[in-house]
Amino acid sequence: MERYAAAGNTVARKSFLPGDRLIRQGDTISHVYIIIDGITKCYIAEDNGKDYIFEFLGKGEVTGDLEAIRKEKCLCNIEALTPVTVYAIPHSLFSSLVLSSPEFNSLLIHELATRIHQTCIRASYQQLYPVEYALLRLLSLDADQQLLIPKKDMAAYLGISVRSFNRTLKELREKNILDTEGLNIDLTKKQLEEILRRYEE
Amino acid sequence: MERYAAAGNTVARKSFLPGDRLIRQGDTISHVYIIIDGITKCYIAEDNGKDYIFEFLGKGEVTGDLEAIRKEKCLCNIEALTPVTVYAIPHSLFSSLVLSSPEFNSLLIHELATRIHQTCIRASYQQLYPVEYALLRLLSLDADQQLLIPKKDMAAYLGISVRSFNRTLKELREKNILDTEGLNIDLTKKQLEEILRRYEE
DNA sequence: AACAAAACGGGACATTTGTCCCACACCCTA
DNA sequence: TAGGGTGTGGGACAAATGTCCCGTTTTGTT
Repeated sequence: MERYAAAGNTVARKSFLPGDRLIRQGDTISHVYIIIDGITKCYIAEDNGKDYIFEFLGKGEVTGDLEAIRKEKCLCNIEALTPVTVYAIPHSLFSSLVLSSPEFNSLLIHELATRIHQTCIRASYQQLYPVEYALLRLLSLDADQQLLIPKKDMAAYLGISVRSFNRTLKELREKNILDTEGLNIDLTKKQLEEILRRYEE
Repeated sequence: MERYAAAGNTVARKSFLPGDRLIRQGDTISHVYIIIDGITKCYIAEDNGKDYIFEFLGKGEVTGDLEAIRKEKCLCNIEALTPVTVYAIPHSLFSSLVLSSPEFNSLLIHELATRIHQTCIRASYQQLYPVEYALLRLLSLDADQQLLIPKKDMAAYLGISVRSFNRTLKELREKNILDTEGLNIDLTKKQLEEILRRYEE
């Protein structure tokens, strides 16, 4: 990517500490970010004081692209949960890549389509299945990251209160689905699939 | 668009009656649709028998594009609520337009970005505000279309049962926010905004 | 080590939402 | 005109979730 630097559009590397915000909801930004390392949470803060977390972004994932495309204020906050390093790509460079590079263009379109796909699937099952189901799906995603994500954030991801989150954990432990301590699923993959299937009545 | 027909990729016009499905979840399709007229509902049917409606698509809106991009099975069902006519664009034509026409390419990217934006905003407020709030936002969207959308579909859009939907309507009527008969909001725009603001405490 | 701040866990109660059920109105079609 | 299907409206109760609150544990800082 260095060759683009000659145009005056340099790709910078930036670092953030846990709690820092890469992007603030409502701000106008001038860069698209690609995460080199670390975990961030992407969330909307509603006026009633509650947060809704869309996704946890990690290595290789992109953010700020919607704003570059729509030239609007930031839709959501991006906050570092762990130390994070990113590439910061100026909008001007991003735009010229979209126009001049068919590969980049195609990558972008696929990335957007995939995000719609995933957002739709999640919105659907979070509305139509009990919390327990959504929680199990979250916990089965990535055991490593869970240690790094505070419970209040997991609850915000599920759209529920921390109290409900704890309550559900307790119930799952009583059913011997979860580890007594920690958040590990105490089942094989097949057993888990069987349990998830059961919610379909 | 006629000039593209010469390539053997013809844009056909199709019609559907209420209840017909333009697209079936899980099917493999070969066309992208643009709605010329009519109203459709776009929904996922979960294995537990419940439906989640993402959006009601009307005149000028596009569907089937995700599947054309991702080359996967259909994410959701598209069903006609009123008589519907569409243009059916073969995937081959769609792809070549994306590659060869910068205008078309840009339109597509913006359309995808806007859909993500809207999906995120809706998922957030549906999770974080009471049903009453989401219901008011739905009703304030388009008074004309509401007459054509059955209540079970409005409930599915809000992710709640018909019982809850009716209950909430009743409460809004008792608060003199809704029309005694029908689903009309009995307020000026400013009054409505004031009411919505109140949910922010 | 000492303290403050934040995260965690859960009891008690209120509120919201779903489920089950029945009744009525409307629209078809035989 | 009778009967079935579907949409509508709501009562009664059960289940899920939120709010408020308090005590404990962990973490980070001086």
